[in-house]
Amino acid sequence: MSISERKEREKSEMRELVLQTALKLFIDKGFENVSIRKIADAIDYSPGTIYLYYKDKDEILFELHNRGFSEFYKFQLAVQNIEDPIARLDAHGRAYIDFALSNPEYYDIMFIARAPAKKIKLFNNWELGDRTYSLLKDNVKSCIDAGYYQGQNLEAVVFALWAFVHGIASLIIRERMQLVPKDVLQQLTAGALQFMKSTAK
Amino acid sequence: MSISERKEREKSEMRELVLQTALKLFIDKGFENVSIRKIADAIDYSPGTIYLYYKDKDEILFELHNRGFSEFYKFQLAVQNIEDPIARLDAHGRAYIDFALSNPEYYDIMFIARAPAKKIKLFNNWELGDRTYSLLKDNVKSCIDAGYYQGQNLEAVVFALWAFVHGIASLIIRERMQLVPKDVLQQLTAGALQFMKSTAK
Amino acid sequence: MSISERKEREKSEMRELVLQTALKLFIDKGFENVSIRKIADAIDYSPGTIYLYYKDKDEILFELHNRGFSEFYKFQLAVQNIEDPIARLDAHGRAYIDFALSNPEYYDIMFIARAPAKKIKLFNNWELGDRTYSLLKDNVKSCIDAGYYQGQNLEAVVFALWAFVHGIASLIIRERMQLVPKDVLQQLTAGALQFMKSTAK
Amino acid sequence: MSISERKEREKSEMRELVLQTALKLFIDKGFENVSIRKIADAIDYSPGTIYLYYKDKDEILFELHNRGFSEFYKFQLAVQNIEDPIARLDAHGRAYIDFALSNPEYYDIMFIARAPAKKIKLFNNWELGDRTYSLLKDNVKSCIDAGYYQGQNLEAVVFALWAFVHGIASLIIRERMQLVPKDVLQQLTAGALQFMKSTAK
DNA sequence: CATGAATGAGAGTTCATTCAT
DNA sequence: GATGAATGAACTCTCATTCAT
Repeated sequence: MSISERKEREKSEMRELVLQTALKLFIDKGFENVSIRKIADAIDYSPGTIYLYYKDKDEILFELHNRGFSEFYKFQLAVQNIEDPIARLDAHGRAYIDFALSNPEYYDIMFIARAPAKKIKLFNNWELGDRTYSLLKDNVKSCIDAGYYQGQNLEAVVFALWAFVHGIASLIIRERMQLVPKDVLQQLTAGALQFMKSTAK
Repeated sequence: MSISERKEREKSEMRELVLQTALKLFIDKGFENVSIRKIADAIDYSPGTIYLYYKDKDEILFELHNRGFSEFYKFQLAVQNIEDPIARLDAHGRAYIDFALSNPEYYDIMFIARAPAKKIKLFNNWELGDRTYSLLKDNVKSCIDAGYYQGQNLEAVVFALWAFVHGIASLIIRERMQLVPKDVLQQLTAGALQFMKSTAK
Repeated sequence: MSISERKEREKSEMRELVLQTALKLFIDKGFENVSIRKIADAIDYSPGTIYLYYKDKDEILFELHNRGFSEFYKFQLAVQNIEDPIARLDAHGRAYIDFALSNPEYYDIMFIARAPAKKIKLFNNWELGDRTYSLLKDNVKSCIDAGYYQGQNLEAVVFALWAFVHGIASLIIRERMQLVPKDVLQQLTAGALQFMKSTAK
Repeated sequence: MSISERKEREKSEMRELVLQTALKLFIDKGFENVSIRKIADAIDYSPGTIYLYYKDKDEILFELHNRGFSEFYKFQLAVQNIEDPIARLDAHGRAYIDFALSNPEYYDIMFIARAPAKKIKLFNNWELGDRTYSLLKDNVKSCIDAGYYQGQNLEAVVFALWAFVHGIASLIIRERMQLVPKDVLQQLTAGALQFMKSTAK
């Protein structure tokens, strides 16, 4: 028993290693930089070995994608225990950007990179994205129930807020704010979030 | 003189031809579909010829990027003659998204794709982006001067609004709204823009 | 004794299992589809295990080849009890084609595929083929003894008849009669056999 | 003009070189031995270069296949001027086997190897095979018209004769007559042909 | 000015086989 | 006896780029 358990563990450790290596390559030079060969090289294995752990490249990308959503969800949950709806929604937005900027490679795969895996897979598992979307919707709803966002359409507000945080995250990750010094950028982001918060009422 | 002028013109016509062809390939099947060979094939020239007009692939991408900004700027100017600052700002936002969705390949290169050209070039020419940014800033400033966005920081609002429209555009272009039917998506976008407009005061 | 006997039996059962699995893969998707890995997968063993029972891939192919001849021989024997030599020879020909078309994978390995195993083995075991050849020769001889094929050389007739049925079988198996509808092909084959029978005298 | 002509010639010479090299590899170790890499290696070019002359591997195989039929047809025509129908048919059979044995690689691709190119192509061009088939049919018909093969069905005889010569050719090419000394084999073949000729009446 | 032949590197993937455990 | 991890070589094919002509 213990032997097979160890094997299992080793197997999943290897999968993890492949995954993390792919992620690292991704960070360095983006999507196109991730190749089976490079992953193999980076961990000193032969290309064929990768295929013992993943069916094909898509599967790696897809797992990365799922992993990202999973991490992301946990990250967002951490904020849900705040009582005041506005404070919670505000914290949610900050957490969103926080996650995106501390895990740019995940965020990129999840929300920016061109659909990596075959469509079918994407469709089947977009529920992962939905779960996240629902969280945001619930938070906005709580605000509306508490009297904020009066006269606004729920779906429209949710989409607007998502677009807003995604816009910030993706502009930064894809380096369109390069020329703005880091600290200024932080202030700018904080200011924008602050502004957004103020629009609740 | 006249001869060298003609030469110049021919040269720039050829550059243009290459550019438009690249764009067409881009639109048809996405970024990865653009290869020197395919461009050459499409215009019945040999691959080598491309290099007489462009130093390398990056340069083509970079010029496409500039061209995009140029078109974009013109597009945005069309809206600047609206008198009422709020109406103007609103129209500006709509125009932004309108441009992005009708020229997704330009928008992608400009604001989403990983920096195509070497950093140096980017630095030199990011003024193109600045010009656009200034336009938005002016419009927001007009609104503030007219008594809207009271108590808000100019830069923060500008960044927020930009992030907002960019968020919408990039979520759609990179197909993260795939599962939402087209007409519903249009309503959603309109609703979000409407909401954003309402936050001006 | 009994223990080693059991071991023997188990060993030969496993060899059998591997063989049948190879055959199945063969039938399903043709020659190129047979790989050690796929055989192993299909019977839930690891690739390494196969090598405990067969030295290499060639050996599997070679045994398949032998097995084919063995089956083939039995098949042909079934016809030998027909009294009339011409009727027997005719039935022999039909049986030949019948076997080939109902066991195309065997037939292919036996008579069409490029020598699978090292030549040495082939030499040693071509007696299997000889046994089959003798059967045919005996039948033709009986016909000659009975007054048919007058003035013909025995060996020449035997070779001609073999070539004839092999020609039919291999044209069909290797899909050179693809464009002929199945039922037409059957009539054609029957007609050709009929013609061949008529040449006995 | 002369320049472009020379280029043309060089291009077609290179195509020819690739083709002949493929053919050579084919002879040595059969179908599976033909790879783009090996062709390239053999003529001291890089693999990519092959693709300047042929779209893909299928195209090479397909051209080989066509070339074979073309040569084959010419070969068979050489025999058509014989007046006497029986003599002509007999010569036809000899020519068939002669071609097969002097061009085993062509014959293999044409009539033995598993369909190399995509089915569609095969279908479109099987007319090449038909042309050959018609030739044989005409010859048999002439014999029948001259009073031979009385009471026989034309199609059946044609198929039988084709199967017969193909059987001889393919047994030899795929080395099922290995153990028979060359000269004995030649006598055997001659004998079989002689027998076949004698069956015309 | 333009060609087009050629390359070398790299992509994803599959395979027969080995070997320490 | 069996495993399964790993390899190295092979596969087809595409690409940006160079350079003699």
